[in-house]
Amino acid sequence: MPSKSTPITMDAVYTAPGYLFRRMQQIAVSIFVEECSAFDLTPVQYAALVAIHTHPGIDATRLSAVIAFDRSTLGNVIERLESKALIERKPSREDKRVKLLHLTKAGAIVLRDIMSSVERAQVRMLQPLKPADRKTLLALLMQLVDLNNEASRVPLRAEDALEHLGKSN
Amino acid sequence: MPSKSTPITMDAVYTAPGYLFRRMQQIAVSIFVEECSAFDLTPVQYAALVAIHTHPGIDATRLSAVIAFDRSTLGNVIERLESKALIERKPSREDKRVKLLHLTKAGAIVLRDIMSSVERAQVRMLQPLKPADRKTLLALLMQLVDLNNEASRVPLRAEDALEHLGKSN
DNA sequence: TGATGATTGACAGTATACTTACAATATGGG
DNA sequence: CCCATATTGTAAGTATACTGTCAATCATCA
Repeated sequence: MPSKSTPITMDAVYTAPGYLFRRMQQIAVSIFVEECSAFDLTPVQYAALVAIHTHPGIDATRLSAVIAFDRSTLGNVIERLESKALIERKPSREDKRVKLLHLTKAGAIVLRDIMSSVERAQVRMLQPLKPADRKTLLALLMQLVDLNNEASRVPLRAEDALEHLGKSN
Repeated sequence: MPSKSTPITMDAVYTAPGYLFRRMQQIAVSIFVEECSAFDLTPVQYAALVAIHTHPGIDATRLSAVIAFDRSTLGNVIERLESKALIERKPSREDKRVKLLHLTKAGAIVLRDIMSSVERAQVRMLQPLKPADRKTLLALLMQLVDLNNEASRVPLRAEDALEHLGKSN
């Protein structure tokens, strides 16, 4: 008769989805930083640049919803991007609390130039798998992230980005 | 004739594997912490406890290889586990540089009791997928993490854990 | 209008996750 | 045996990633 409780071994860790997601995140960041070393941008800083490019004049709170990134941490990210002169922060006339975010010329150039490196990094992450498996994994991941959106502390709110347009138009 | 470069949109972020791995890591940690809130343990602290349980008397450097965790960061993790009296750190007699790690009684009890909560968390992470898809995703993830092992800055070296046994035997 | 409650950015605190550097100690070759 | 080299734990520095809290400001409704 088998015992009721599983023995505690490293396999309990190695085969757990949580461990695998942590490992893949480590690996993904490592590959990204390596491929993009010439630009001195982290994955999050890159995502922020893309979002500000797509939604010029967005504020920090909405930006955090658009890239599913904590509002507090984002403050530091914005600071670093500003100190690198890739973005600008201007106070809003309509709402004295908010600071509007825009890419600088330098920011737009960096974003344009980094794209091919980012693409290379994304390809490398899945490279070891067979092409069909890459597609399967990506599809399942997109599905899972979407269905688990509310489970994270900072759910993605892509539509939030459009709100700042409605104000003045 | 279509333009050569892809336009920069948020979709370039949302469909990138790097972004999806980051999101899943956020979600996985969030679920883990929620399910295990009664134990006040983070995923990494849990993994460290399991490894020390499996390899009593392991040292910090080998532990970092076994859970694929940076040696420097691990110092802080060990400190926190020690201050919670879940592990002990004793100097080795054979090598004055090394500090050997052991679970305390309290650590062993916490580890035994947290297992069912951890299991529940792992199940919840994949819950939204159909059972067959869960299996597929897990299999592909294990494959990818294994094949990408060397791409991360701190590759997993599971076999390193056995070395400390060979010394005294 | 005027009080109430929500939003915004900022700050402090905790915990990963990495980098480089360093002193103490071990180890192996000449 | 001695010296170059490697290992170990630690520390400082940077960057996520979250938790709170707070003051300033805004928006709403009695």
